[in-house]
Amino acid sequence: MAAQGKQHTRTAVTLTDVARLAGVAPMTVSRYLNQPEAVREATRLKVRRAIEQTGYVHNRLAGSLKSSRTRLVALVVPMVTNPLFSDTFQAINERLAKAGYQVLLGVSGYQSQQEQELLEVILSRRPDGIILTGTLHTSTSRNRLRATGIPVVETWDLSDEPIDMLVGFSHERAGREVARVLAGQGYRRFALFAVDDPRGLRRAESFVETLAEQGITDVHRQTWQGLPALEQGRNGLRQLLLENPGGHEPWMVVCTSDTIAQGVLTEAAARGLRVPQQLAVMGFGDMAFAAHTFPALSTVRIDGKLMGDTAAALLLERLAGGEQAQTTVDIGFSLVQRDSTMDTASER
Amino acid sequence: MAAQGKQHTRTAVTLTDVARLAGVAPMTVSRYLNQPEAVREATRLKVRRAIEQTGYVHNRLAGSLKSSRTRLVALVVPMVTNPLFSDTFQAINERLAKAGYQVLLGVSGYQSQQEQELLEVILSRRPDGIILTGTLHTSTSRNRLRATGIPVVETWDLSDEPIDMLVGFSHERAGREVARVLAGQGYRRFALFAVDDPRGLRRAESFVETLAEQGITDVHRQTWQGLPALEQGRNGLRQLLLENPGGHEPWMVVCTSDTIAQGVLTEAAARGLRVPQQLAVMGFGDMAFAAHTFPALSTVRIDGKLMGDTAAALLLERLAGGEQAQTTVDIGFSLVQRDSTMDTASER
DNA sequence: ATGAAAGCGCTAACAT
DNA sequence: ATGTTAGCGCTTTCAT
Repeated sequence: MAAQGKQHTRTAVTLTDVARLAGVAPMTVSRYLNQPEAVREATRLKVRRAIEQTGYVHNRLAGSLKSSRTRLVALVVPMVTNPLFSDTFQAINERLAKAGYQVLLGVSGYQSQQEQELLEVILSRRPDGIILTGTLHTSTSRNRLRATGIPVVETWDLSDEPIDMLVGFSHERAGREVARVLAGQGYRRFALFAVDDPRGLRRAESFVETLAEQGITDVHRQTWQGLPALEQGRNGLRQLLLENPGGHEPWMVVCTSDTIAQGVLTEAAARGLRVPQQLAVMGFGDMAFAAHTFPALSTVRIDGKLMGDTAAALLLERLAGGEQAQTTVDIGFSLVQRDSTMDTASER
Repeated sequence: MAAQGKQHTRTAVTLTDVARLAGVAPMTVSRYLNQPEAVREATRLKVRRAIEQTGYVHNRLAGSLKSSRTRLVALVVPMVTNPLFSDTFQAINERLAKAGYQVLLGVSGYQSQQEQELLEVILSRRPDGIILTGTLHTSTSRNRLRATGIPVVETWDLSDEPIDMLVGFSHERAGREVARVLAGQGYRRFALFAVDDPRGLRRAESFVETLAEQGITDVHRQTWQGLPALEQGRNGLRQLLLENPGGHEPWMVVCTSDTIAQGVLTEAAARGLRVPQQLAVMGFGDMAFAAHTFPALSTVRIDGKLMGDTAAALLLERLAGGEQAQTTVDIGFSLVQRDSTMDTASER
């Protein structure tokens, strides 16, 4: 109800008004705002009083126009609702905010359709840097970014041709490692539950290929569209057991997301299946709940917070203008064996 | 590695350059960018070509300075990592993006300490509107916002003194309703698992008070700091049973978050407790997984997406300048009874 | 440590 | 439908 009629009173107060009231030049007020240590204490006091009296709000629009520094960093995520990226997102924002930067959000979705548009919108704000989740899809977009010369950090993936800086890990290697370890533990009957996000699918492909190299070619496979969900894991297991009623060999269900895996565990509990004896489950992400499911979920640990911290740090380093030791960081991953898989499947 | 040395080539190309190349006035290029339908098709073509040739990137900084419209909306959330708000967040961004606005992110944390600073930083960007999650804590902040006259939407709560627009529901009523219904179903032995977020605590208080009115005063209570987590629910139930070994009456565990409730269900499964016969559980939020836990989780449904859509719609309406039918919307909540509680507790 | 001059790149307002 | 003029509110640069 407030301000209802008021046509945005807006801050008619400008820096010049403050300067006049304080009896100094506008430039002095600007210095007070941007590098207060360059202003004498007595002057600072006068300016501070004038600002308080007038209720002045600094206008970075004008400053940025002149200085061509916006202190804005665009952060592009596929989807706000995917908790996999939350830690990275949070870490990036925290670190940037501490350094005096704000985050401009861009949601790209998993389609590359409106990607170009999103990019134009972002560039039109003249951010000092851009942090991408994953890799931009179209080469047009990538070239456009390169052409602008804006510092870019790609995250959550590796690439042979990074646009600029890069912090991630190899999805291929992750998929391979999971296959290698589980096959090595004696598992023979595999199911793969995946959602159709591009990186998850790459892990899945590399997982299946590696199994094939070990002579395991008959992998039961289910894929869903959209975000990973508990429901998918439940339905998936139901379907799996329906289609494969017999067999003594335990299933090893590998999921491209902890959330799906949690669903598999849930359905197993609902059916009274013993995990890992009758059914083993592997997730991906090591999200907060993974260590506390029943039984505790084996998974691939990705340090999302570290990834965010590193991405922000790389960008800030670049913006600070110093020499950069490295511009590509592989933060790796690690397999976490908990109780939903057995160290030695043959011991069952 | 790209752009490593290049001192931000930046887009030296300005609108004026484009205009010159296209053989039109700068204003015509501006029109092409902002209201293309006001430019003749033939002219549009010339301009489009010139833009492509030069690789021009529109600079909204300059435009915003002149027009005092930034097409920027600041969105303040307590924490990126709290999935409770994700749907709202996503819906807001989607709707605003569709209308040509971008989201500037502000993370307030749950402390009111740096709130004032965050607000100054936000205001210095001259957003056209601000969407807040919950209520700003300090009255200084609220007054400052009112004084600027910027359209503000508060979400996820109701208030007697909204700063401006408001979309939410009553946490007091939610807590009361849960107590009323569960007591009505015959439950007598209650536990309350909560995290210390301000709104959750208000639901909890009102829940406890209402139980007291019904003569139930002995509520087992546990509270945790930080974000809701599965682990809390598991530990909580363990602790509860440890401290209360005896009794035949089943526990009714009410949680301020679905995530905690999921933990309780998990611990129950791990202990072989029958839910809801020996132990009943109630969550909050109706997050995606709630309908698919085992057993399915009874909870309080909050339509986060609707809240986000409504908040964005109210703001856009205001920005469009039309008359507003209402500026306060109570989106309500609803109790969802699933299998983790019984319709009639006495039937157990 | 402070000030004066100039202009960043657009768009509002008015003219044609 | 298009053009002209003026200036948004700062900060850069150069002086003092």
